[in-house]
Amino acid sequence: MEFHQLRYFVAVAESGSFSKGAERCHVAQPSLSQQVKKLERDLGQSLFDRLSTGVVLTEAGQALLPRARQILSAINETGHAIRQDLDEGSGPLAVGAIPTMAPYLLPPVLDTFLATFPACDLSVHEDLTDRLVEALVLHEIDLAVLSTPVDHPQLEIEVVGEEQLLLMCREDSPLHLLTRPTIDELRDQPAIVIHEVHCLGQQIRDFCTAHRVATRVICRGAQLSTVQELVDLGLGVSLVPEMAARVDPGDHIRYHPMEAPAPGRDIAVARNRQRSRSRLASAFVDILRANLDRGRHRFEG
Amino acid sequence: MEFHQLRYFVAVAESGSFSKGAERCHVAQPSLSQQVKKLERDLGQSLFDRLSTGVVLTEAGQALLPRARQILSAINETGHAIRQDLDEGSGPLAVGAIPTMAPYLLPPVLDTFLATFPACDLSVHEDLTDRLVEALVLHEIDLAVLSTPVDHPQLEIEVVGEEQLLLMCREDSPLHLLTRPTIDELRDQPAIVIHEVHCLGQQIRDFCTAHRVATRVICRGAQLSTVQELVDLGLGVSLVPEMAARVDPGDHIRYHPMEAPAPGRDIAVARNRQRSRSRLASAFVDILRANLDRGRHRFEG
DNA sequence: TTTTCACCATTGCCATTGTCTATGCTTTCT
DNA sequence: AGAAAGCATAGACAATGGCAATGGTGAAAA
Repeated sequence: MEFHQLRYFVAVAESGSFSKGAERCHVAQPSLSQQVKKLERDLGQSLFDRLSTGVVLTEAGQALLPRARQILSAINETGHAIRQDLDEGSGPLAVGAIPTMAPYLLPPVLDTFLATFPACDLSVHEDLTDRLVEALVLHEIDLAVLSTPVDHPQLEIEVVGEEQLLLMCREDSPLHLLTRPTIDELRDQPAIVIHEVHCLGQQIRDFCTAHRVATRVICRGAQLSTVQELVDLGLGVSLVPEMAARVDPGDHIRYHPMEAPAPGRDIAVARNRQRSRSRLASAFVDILRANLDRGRHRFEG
Repeated sequence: MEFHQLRYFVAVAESGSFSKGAERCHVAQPSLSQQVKKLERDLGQSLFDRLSTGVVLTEAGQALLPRARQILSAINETGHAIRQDLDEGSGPLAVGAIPTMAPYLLPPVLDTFLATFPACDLSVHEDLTDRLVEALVLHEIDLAVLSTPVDHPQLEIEVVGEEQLLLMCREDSPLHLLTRPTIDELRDQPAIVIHEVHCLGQQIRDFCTAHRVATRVICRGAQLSTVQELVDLGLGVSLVPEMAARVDPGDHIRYHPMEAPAPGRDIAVARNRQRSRSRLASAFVDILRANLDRGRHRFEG
């Protein structure tokens, strides 16, 4: 069964004649005779009674007519429908994010995004950098929000923002009066750091190594909220990203920006270099960047 | 957009590769490359991102995929759907009948028919013979229930039964004691006859003419029920078809079969000779004939 | 009745198009 | 670096849809 056969069939049925149907289809009459005959052979059913005055649908023809119309209109609508789907952003979008960013960065972004693209089938995948990279390579996710460095030949990394790491300490810590502490002043402080499976943990370690600061790690947290709770309890001090700094941490907790050379991290988006730019993914990144530019993640100490 | 292009597109999308899709479609890989490319040009949208490891749907491809699947399944189902429609007798059937038969003959037939083919879109057209003939020629109705003679080159007449015309009179008529009156005894009786626009009126007139009986027509009714009401009121006697004889006419009314040569009429079905036998129409005629054979229209005086 | 007309089917030819094999290019894996 | 896998391209060929011409068959017109 072919599309033009259905077209011809409908034209003949609606005009009641092969000749008039041919005229409507802008082809010669024998074409319709041949194609309708093929269709009839294909279906094993006669579709028209050929009379000398014209043609009349058989029962099988009457059964086919509405279905043929439906198929043809579905085909004719397809182009528009696809464009409309693209315009209204329906379709799936899978976003990845690392655990030390997801809970702080994503909520306002997702909010705006879903308000803009209510038809989008959005999914969020929170995972460690390595897993996100793998998922990007396997096309399981469309983009990932993470930090540098990420090095994979298939991936394209775009740094969309940056932030400092803040010294977090209690008021009873000897550091709490230093409004801009230096890295050297952290030496030998009881440190609470996030586990190095997180890139943030690696970044902190590397920063300390680079500045020859041996930290006295007394606790390792698997997630930032735990780290902050431990600082809160007075077990030690920590370096936490601006975006994670609590707006209302209570009276006895302080977040201090550090004196240069200050630790920090990039906020980046990773995409598979080989895949074409999806409108949804681009819009997501735009919203993310707008949020960052507006400083929504900044700590206002 | 062509049918096989959609097939190829779906095959590639589902197998994630042009090569595997070609295998599934039992064609060589370049065919899919070309046809998918045509489809992309036709839609003005790229459908796949070609990677070295395989292909991934673009947003447009993701939008097209479900629609393509739907169209393909609609096409694949079409053959079965038509056969099923034919089997369950869905579809339209337009039946015509003359006014002197319709109200007496059709009710039980329609009852059985609709019970057998609940999906059928049945319509009934009650009209005079001439109009029914015209409607058959114009394919406005599929069959007509009427009486002979009908002579039209395009029509095929099938006599499916016959019936007598009964003498209907009151007990105070001089005829009421004759259990089998002869035609001669009707001479000069005050006669109530149905109008000759009805074939029944013509048949009665012709019968009387053939037997040289001059009737004294005192009333002409436009429909049988009126004729019977007038007889009921004692204005005269009449000849009415068996099927119209009332089962419970009241104490003072009698229906008498007549002595040979007795008047009668055929019960016939007319169809357009050129149209193929529709299953529904044939079933309708079968049910009609079964009802007649069972004598449902007979007068049990 | 005969003629003419309208309509659909058939035939043979042509242009288009879908498919194939062979090949090239790129990326990935060994 | 070489092999392998995957898609694109090119050229040849075959299948197919379309067309013009023609034939056959009823129906309207002369």
